[in-house]
Amino acid sequence: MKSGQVTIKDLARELNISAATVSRALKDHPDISKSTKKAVISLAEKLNYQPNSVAQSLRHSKTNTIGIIVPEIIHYFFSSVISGIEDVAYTEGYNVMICQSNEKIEREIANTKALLSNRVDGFLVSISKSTQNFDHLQNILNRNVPLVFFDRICTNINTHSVSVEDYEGAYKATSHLIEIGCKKIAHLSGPQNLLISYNRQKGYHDALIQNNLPIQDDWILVADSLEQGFKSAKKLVNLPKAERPDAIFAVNDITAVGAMKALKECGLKIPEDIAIIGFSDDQKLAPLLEPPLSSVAQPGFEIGQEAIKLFLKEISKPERDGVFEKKVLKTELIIRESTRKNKD
Amino acid sequence: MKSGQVTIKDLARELNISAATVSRALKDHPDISKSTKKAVISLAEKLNYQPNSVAQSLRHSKTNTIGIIVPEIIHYFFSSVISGIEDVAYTEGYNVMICQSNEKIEREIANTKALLSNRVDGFLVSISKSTQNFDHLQNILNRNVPLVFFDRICTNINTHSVSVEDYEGAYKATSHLIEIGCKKIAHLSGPQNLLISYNRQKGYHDALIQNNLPIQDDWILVADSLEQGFKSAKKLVNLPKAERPDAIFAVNDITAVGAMKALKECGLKIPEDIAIIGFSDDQKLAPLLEPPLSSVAQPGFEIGQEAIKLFLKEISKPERDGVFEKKVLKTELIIRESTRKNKD
DNA sequence: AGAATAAATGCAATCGATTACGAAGGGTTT
DNA sequence: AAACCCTTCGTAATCGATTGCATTTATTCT
Repeated sequence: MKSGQVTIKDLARELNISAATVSRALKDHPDISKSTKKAVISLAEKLNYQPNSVAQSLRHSKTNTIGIIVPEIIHYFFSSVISGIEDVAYTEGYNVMICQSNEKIEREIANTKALLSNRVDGFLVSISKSTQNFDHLQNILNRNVPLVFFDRICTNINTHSVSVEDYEGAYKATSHLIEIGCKKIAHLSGPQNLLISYNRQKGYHDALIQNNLPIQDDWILVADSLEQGFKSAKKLVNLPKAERPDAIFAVNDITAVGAMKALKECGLKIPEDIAIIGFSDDQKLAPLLEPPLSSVAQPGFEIGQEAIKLFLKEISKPERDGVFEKKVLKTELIIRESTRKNKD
Repeated sequence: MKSGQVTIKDLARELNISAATVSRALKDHPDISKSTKKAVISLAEKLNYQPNSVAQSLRHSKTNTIGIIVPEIIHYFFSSVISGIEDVAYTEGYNVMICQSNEKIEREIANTKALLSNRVDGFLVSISKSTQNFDHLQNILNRNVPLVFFDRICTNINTHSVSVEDYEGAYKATSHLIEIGCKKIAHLSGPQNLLISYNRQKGYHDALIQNNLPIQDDWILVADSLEQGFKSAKKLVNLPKAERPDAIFAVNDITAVGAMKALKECGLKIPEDIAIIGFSDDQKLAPLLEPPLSSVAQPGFEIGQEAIKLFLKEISKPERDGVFEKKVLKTELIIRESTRKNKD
């Protein structure tokens, strides 16, 4: 009691029985008599006894804690995923330790080390933009700790993953732009080392090819922030009239917002002059813009749920068998005013 | 090594020395010879030894983990706060366990229990809307565990807190509306049991009184979501012409957005017909709206930093002395188009 | 009654790291 | 040579909970 927290020993001393008996009484072990159980339980309640999870974790080599590493919580998408994870974790009796890499690999490495040290039972990770070396992640698996990637998965490492149909989503978005009559479609692409960027760009690319539309290198710009979206859109607008795109497919919503801002500033009308579509469908943003932004919805909450479910399934196996599941969730094209031309 | 994790015993066995010596060698204890230290450290590096924090926590009765309870991570404000906490936690060698109450007291109680069981070194809490009983929070203090409230603080419990000048912020916002010529100012208020709602409403109230403007009961509606903001604004618009407000001060940005949506739908111009201002200044929202929304900025990141700093200061005390600090941070009036009338 | 069985509880080791205390070995002092 | 010291390391207890095994006591059987 000195530290303010009641222990099993305190209960034992008070009742003049051994700690072992208290432990067994608390978990309703059949060896213990009813009267003893009653006494123990009532004293435990009286003193508001809370078992020390740290000791239990040590004893069982199981912490009931999951480590999460995300680039930044602040993004709607990642906090949705975290909510999804927490939702399942809560009902399954798990706690979560959340770390942010802030898009820096050094921080990601430090986070990995800290979580390993804390003996989390598993990792749910979305890698940072700057993660090009994967030793720290491989290290997790080498220690026999389950690892599930979500969204920004890492193909160099063979493990579970949950992602969305980035290629198909991008293909749908681009096709949609084509259907509403756009012929000169630009793409604001994400960090080139991320698979999601690659896939989205490929979906865009293939949709154009399939529709016999031109691929033009200066219509493909790397931009994945509001500021970069703004700058890139300015560049696009300043192209010679004939080369100016009539639509933009942005790798995510915030980049689309930056582009929209630039377009408006240039006096261009959305979608009449230039249509625009994003990716992710940030619920707290896309529908509230002027005009409301079309986007490809990613089920963030569900991604989180699936990720932790894969983890739970993995630890329920008698041993690591090296069989990994790669879940790919569907995206949904959300059409709003930013791609709704009058003629439709 | 069976579990995949190297322990101090593994190192000891390999080097034919005792675990105690390994432990001391790793922490550069003066009793250990240079040669032994070298051998231990090199083997530790070779086997990629990571100390088991669980064991260390048990030994030292200190987990180096902080428990955070927030209503919902998904809100920009709370994720900012969490980022601020994490920022300091990271440099100070702390990990964070984040729990969401989802605005439900039952969940908040369960979170408290789980974090106590995990023996977190301290709590940083922002209470839920439905928290009217505070036993679970008092219980934290009874166990001698430091507790810091932030934003949604709880006056029934005497402990550290970090909040912002809600009253002053609301007063400034309302005064600003008056300055731009509004005379019939409505208020969309938050949950009545939260202090922040009360203070914001009081700031609004006092600003009106001070300027000899009428307080009208049907101009004060409880609403703190997009949907409720929408509905409430509709009600305001449908008031008899003479009673229709010419400005709205909303308890937060998302409510303001709902109201804006309603106003636009009714064909009213912002700010010409009705000016509107929010609270919090959600960076990912307010500046991107049409028109950009004026708001009272709350420094979320800084709130987080201050909260954890109060915790760190508390645990650096030789013992709990019952002296508590109540930090109140400044807000800043951010004026954008939604309250910028032409005549100005 | 003596033996066998069942019921209830305690002992001691364990998880991994730490640390007070003690001990061995080499060297120095008087 | 006896007494002492310093360096270096090991022993054992500890943190709190758990659990295989042993022990005690009560009960039943033959």
